[in-house]
Amino acid sequence: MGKPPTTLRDIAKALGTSIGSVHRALHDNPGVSPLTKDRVLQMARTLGYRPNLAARFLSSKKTLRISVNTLQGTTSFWDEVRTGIREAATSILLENVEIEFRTYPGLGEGEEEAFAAAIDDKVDGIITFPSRPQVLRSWIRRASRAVIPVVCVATDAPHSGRLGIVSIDTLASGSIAADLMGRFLGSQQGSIAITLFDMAITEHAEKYAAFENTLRSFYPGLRLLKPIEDHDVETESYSKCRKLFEKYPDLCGVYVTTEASIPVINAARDAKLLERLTIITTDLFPDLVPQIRSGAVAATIYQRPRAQGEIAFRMLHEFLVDGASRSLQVALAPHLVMRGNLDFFLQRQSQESARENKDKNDKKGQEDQPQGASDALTEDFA
Amino acid sequence: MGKPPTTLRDIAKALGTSIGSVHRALHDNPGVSPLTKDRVLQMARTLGYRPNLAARFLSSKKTLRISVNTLQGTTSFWDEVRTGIREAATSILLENVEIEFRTYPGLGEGEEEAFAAAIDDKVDGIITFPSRPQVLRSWIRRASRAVIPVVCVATDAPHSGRLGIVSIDTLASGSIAADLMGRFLGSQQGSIAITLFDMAITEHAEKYAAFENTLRSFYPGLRLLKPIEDHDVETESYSKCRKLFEKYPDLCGVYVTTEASIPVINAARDAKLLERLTIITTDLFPDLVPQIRSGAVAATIYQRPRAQGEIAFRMLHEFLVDGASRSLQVALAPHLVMRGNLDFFLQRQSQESARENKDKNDKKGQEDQPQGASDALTEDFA
DNA sequence: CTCAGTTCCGTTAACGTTTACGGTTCCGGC
DNA sequence: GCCGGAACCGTAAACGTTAACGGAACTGAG
Repeated sequence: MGKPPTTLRDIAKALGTSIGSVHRALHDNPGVSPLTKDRVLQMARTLGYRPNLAARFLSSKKTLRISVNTLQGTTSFWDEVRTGIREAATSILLENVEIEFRTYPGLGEGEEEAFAAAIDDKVDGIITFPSRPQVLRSWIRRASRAVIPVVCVATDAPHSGRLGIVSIDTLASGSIAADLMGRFLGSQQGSIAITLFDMAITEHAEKYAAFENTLRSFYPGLRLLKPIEDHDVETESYSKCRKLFEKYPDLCGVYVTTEASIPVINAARDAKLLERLTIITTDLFPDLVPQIRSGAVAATIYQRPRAQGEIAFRMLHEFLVDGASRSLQVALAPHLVMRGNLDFFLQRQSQESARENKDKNDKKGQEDQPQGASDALTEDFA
Repeated sequence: MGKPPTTLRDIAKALGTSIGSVHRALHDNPGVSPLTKDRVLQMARTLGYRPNLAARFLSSKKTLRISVNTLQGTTSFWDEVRTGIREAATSILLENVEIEFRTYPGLGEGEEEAFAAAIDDKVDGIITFPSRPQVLRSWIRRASRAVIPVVCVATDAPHSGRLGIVSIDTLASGSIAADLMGRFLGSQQGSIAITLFDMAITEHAEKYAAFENTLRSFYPGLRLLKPIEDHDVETESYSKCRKLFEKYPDLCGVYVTTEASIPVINAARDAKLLERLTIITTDLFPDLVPQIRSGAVAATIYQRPRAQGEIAFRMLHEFLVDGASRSLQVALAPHLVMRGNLDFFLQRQSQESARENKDKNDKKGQEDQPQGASDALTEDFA
């Protein structure tokens, strides 16, 4: 139990060498012979040396700089991600982290430039949303070569050498959507449509597969149509939906896996189908709220942007500080939002932004002593 | 931006006094005159002093001891809570925390003794599940008087002076259950039953209210019956259900808010009602799995025990270290588990326990250097 | 006045790591 | 033999806080 932890000095004493050499050996700094380096490494292992982070932080004054490359807030999704990151950063005990936000205007626009800027700036780590994974791949490789770990949020960049990835579990999302769809439709039979950004994105293909699989296993009366790819273009989404609605009169449900749910709803309304369709969407943003409240959208699958941001930050930070993270692939369970619990999520968001503002106005004068209770209410932390 | 933070020495110099006095003043230790104490406090505020935690941890070698008082694992719920706490504790950078688990065998059995033991042992903080809130209230008060902060998990102990509470949001749980029930039943009309532990428990009363409210607002064709109180006694649950089933032949749905879902299912099966009933349960444990897979249970509301543990720990730790937590009431959004995404949750749990075992077997010999990638897969962190 | 006791305050040694600086020693080249 | 440089190594000063010690100033009792 309460053994005093071994220190550099312990290793040095055990080896009859000096604390400086031990330090150099452990960090493979130059100026230490291969022999003593081996002996130090060996001894460190047998003594079970673990560096004292407090001492390390105290001594070395350098602060970690991490770059957060994300899309500008088309919806609130990326704002929430950034908030999560900020939150996680301030809740770190030893605040030696500095976050630089680099946002780019559109899918694929300015993404590479932001990444290049981060590398040039020699940040210690990068959190990024690879809107075009195949394009970003070589950039991530480049970062790896510069020993800059990269964590992807929301979308993976496979085979890029990225350190880690945090996203919503696609299997869980697609499956629960299918299961809900089937249950909602009861004994109804007919076709189901699904819209997604592009089958080339791993996450979307997986969601489609999971949806298809669950639907087929449990609800054989429902027939899944070929996916509609909207490429995040509203007009494309709208017109493709209109065409689809005409072509399949037995359509009874739509699952929108992207944020482009509004054009789908509009198309359904214009085709006078809104009543007959069971619509399940993705994410939660202001325009969607009335649609959920009115029942036009039966349920939406919330991708927990804030939690994604928090966890991405923790993952990166843990790696930078400890040298290793415990989990480098995090797949979050999505939340389900319906009329009934909609208020819970809205309240959470508004409350969050309220606290943000309060923080900004605070004169950041802080006292050392306990300050009694704070007045926080409810919060969905993660 | 990059102003060097103010230190004790800065305050001392600015005041022409010594670092020792400043320290005493800030911690209202004896041995400092009221005058200088005021001046120090004033100056600390104007200079925006924030203590350097790294230096603090390095200097004072004392480790925080926190007691975790929970129910023995009747189901896996409390095991998961404890796992969450352990996880959060080890992911803290400066590992100066020592956790003492005190488990008691049953609801109300040994609960007070465990609490008393924790206080006698002079722990620095307590995380507890108040199975009998009204009984524990005075104990929590006593802890407060001994300046031991207490965080409640899963169930609140109102008006007890506890530091904080983390639980599942009852409104979100009850509402989503009602909303699902309504959607699942489609155009069906009939009565809905709800079982709970005891209306005297705040959380359960709230869940009931939320369920009732959502059902009434959106699904007026469904009639909610008076709640069945099972007091966590299986036979009580079973017999009450059987009686209920006979009395209300138009029953079409049951919402089980407690873990005692198996007797309800058995009662339904024995009454030959299983096919006709839409059952929504709470939590996820081995016995429930086949029921979900077979479709007997339409959905279950997962209360995220691991996340509750993690957050409770973070809350307490932040308070002990910082003197204040940012949020003292955390209400988590529940997860929804159905046939489709069941595997996701099962996989998560098994994986978790696999890692636990691996950790135990590790010879905790650790290296300072980065160690490349770990092989973690998916994880629902929180 | 002296002495003990108090109250306040300054000084200083830790804590474990990083980093810079000064010593060795050893080598090849003049 | 001396010098320059390299390669290795020890020492010591930071980093900001805590905690213990000792001294000064002041009290009141003898």
